[in-house]
Amino acid sequence: MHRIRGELAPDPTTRLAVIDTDSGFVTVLAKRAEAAGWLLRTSGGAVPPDQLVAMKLNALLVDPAVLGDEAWRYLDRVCSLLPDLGVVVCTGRSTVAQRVRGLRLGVDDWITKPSHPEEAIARIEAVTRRHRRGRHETESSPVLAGELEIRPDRFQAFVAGESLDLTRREFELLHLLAGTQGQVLERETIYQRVWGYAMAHGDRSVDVFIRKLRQKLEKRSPEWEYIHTHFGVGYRFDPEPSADAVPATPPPPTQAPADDRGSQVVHKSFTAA
Amino acid sequence: MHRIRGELAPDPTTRLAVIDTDSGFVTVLAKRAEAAGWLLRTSGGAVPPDQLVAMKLNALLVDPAVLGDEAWRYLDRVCSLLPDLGVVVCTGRSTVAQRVRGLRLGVDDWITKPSHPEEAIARIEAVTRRHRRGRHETESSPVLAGELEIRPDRFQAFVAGESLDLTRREFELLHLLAGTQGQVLERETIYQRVWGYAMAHGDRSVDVFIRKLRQKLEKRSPEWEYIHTHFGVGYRFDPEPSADAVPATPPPPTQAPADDRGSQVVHKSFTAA
DNA sequence: ACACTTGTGAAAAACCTGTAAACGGCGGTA
DNA sequence: TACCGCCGTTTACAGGTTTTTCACAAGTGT
Repeated sequence: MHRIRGELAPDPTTRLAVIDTDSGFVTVLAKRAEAAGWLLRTSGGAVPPDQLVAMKLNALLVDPAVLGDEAWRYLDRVCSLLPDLGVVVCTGRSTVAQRVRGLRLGVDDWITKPSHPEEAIARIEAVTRRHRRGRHETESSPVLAGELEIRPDRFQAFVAGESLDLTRREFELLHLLAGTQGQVLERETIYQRVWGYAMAHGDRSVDVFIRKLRQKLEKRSPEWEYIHTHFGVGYRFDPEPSADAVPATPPPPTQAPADDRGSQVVHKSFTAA
Repeated sequence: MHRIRGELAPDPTTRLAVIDTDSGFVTVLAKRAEAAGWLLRTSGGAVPPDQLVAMKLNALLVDPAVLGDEAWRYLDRVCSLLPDLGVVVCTGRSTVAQRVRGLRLGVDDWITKPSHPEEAIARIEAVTRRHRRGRHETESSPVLAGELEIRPDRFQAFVAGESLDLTRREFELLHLLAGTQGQVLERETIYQRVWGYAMAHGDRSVDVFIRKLRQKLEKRSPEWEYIHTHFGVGYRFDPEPSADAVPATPPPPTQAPADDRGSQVVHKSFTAA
């Protein structure tokens, strides 16, 4: 059996915003971006930095021409407010001095129109790649689901501070599921994304791990059901209080102490990664 | 965390290597680099990747023309071996396809001659900007952890004034771990950040150094456990008094809950002594 | 009832980690 | 130059853990 360390293409969804009015260019770009599985948002004018923050962008492609006089100030503000954002300027003609000024300001790359969309994409990729490396916090924000707290920084899940003792695979499976709450995932998809390569026909690994996960979830969080089976399709993660909960105990109030932080219920509206 | 934008003055740390035969260009570049306080090393031909490692470079500027047929292979090797190195290609003429190929390979920027040295410098700066950002924080201030005192200014750690006699690698490993307390770090990450380049498959150096560290920690601070193993993942630094310590206060077994801050659960399987 | 799917438990195979010891380069010293 | 000690790297192996595989029970939909 072989082991593939470097993942193939589980692109953690690159989020790109484009500020440009050149509809032709933008259209082609959008097509390539879609093909790459990126999330794209375009705008014909300046987008306030706080909106950019809210979008959780990885990269921004901007033509300063559409910004008018405010261009430099805008670039400056964006670059200093969002140091983790990859900023690529794409402009008609420009002087060396302008480019140097931009780059010094915090712009990561500066390309010139007419530019081949493929190259623009590649450069955006290069810029985001570098940024991801720079801040080596790999997706470390905790995810809450039911009584669960999933902590990527520890490769572990907790209920009220108690670890579930997940193995690595179990954790990754849970993390994937929790990240696509509410969606039904086919086995092939799950396998592809957790194991990193295609599932062989007849492989039951996913089922087995689902069972292990359910066991460990049940052990620490018996009142909740997290993983639902969709016959003939796959599995769906959706935390809900179990129907048979509280057989001898009065309903909700006198539940678990819930003393410490952490055990919060989160709605499905929680944004998937 | 403050950001360092296009600083010119306080930058004695940028190390740049240039692989190019265009003496005119190189000369001008050298002048600018010197003015910026960079350390520069130039070469007329390919420099073996392990030499690049030894140089502790921040950035590499290379004209693939001087590499001949090996150019792509070379770029590939360098980029995958040194993911943290900023690589800028500077070439005569090139096609979009070539640039895209290079950028995909891991090259960070691709500029075309004739190029204004000022712009080249600015682009190299832009490429190296990210990586230094997080690194300055704990550089020289002592870190306290458990009974440990980690002093970067001496490349040494102490317990009650007694040195642990760490070698350089041991110290750097410890320093890295202590700087990311609570987080689980994968071996690849550790290797990448302590050794400075990508870990070869099957390399056990990290494990061996962890053992040496544990030995020395145990010797000077037997009552504490610092490094926890996460099976299949890596290691986590988190100082805690060892379970079998405390000769004067035997913990009553009838007490189920751990009174102290709860999220510190350690798997018995990991602490196996 | 039939043809498939999914859940389960246990055994086999693959994989990881701790540990110790050998190896090899480097710098200092006689 | 030859010798020696210090360090970092590599290798080998034992002892555990985890992952995969299997056979069968149980469940689902037509």
